[in-house]
Amino acid sequence: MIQRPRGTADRLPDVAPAWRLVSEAFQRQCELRGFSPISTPTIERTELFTRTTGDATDLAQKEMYSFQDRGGDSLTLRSEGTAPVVRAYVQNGLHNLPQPVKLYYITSIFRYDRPQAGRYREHHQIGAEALGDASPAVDAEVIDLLWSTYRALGISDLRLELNSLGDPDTRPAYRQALVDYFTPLADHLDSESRDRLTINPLRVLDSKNPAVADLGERAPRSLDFIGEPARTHFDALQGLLQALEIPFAINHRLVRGLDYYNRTVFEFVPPDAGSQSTVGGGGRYDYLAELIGADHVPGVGFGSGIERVLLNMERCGTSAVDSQSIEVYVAPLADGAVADAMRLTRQLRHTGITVECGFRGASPRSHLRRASRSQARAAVLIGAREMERGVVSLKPLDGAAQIEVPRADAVNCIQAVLTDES
RNA sequence: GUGGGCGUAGCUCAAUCGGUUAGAGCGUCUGGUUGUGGCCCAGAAGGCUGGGGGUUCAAGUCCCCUCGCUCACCCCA
Repeated sequence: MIQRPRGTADRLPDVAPAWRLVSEAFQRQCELRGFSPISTPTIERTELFTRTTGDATDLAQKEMYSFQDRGGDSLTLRSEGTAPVVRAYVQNGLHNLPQPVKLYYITSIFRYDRPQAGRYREHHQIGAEALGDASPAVDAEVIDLLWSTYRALGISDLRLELNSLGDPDTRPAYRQALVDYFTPLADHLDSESRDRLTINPLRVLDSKNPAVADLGERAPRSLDFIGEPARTHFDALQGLLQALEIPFAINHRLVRGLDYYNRTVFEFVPPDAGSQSTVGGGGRYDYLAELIGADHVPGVGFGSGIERVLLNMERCGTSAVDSQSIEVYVAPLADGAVADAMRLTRQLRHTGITVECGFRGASPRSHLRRASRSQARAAVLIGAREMERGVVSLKPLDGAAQIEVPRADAVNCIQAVLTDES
């Protein structure tokens, strides 16, 4: 049998309430802050991702779903949320709107990787980007948005980790300092880290190999190399987070996996930090627009994996209830009654009642069993006896007595029964 | 890309040392009542034992390959 592609998931109805809870909570927090929804294509030109995330990143090197279309263009399934939004901002001239332009999205992300707990080839992210304003207050608002969303979902124990990578003019010096520090220690590094040392030295810092991580702790710190403007920015951000009473911790080893970040980077991680534990993260990317050939546009944003948010909700005991349920079940007792059953069903739905209609003439027993299982509060029976006399039988399913009502008054009577009970 | 564990009904699981027609619970459908639900009882449907090859008189069981799931590494959300 043809099965779903590896690392993808069918989302069945039983998980819909939890997903709805997440998306509605996030949308609510976005709207409270004046963020507007945006959606971009599932496919983008491959260069959009390679030029922004960085050639040396794992994402660009081995995780992209890329293909050639029939015209010969190389396209890639969205592997990351930020670059497409920046592209859309520039391409659609959103710099003509009052700045910053604040946008959010709920979308799927594709990365070719071995699936495991909390990691998929297609996963979903809630994300937000604020473009066109370099102020640290925007960083704070974006972090506040994500933090508030987690809180609204009952997740209150995530640790916010923070760091600053400075600006491009100070990056080479820091990079060189790391090379100078790690090179004599190369014997103590794993082969992966040795490779990174030449390609992308910053990445050595966030190795999870305990021995390497230990060396990383004593490595030169980004904050000692950043310039005065970045320092001022970072100090201001910390002050704002304190004013907003959002607890955070500085992590000198936090560098993030994508190359386009500058100044602020942050991650939310659970207290029992496993290996792929990051629930959400982001940062500032003031030079991303230039990487795709546009004018300078400062920006800051984040992405957070919905599947991981759900894992953390479960861990914190947040549960979602299914709000929609059938109120009335209409049961045709003979095939000749199906047409009128469907007509009554539509009349009821027209008044806003949630109705399920049995599709075949069958025994009352069979229909009522279905009605019970559907959680309906009342059943309406239409059989030969009812049709002869122009009535329907109305049976509350809580044990109250069954009554016959004129077909013409059926809708009103059913409404009355539903309101009496509630 | 690397390593471990696991694949039997829709779901959770049995099946002795390799030995008859692969079973049970839950779920589904039907009946127990010629027109009355939940509980109870009965019956039915539902399996290429993931797929292919091999060993054997005989394979769900042993061997090889393959696919899938899963956990971890790597990395990310």
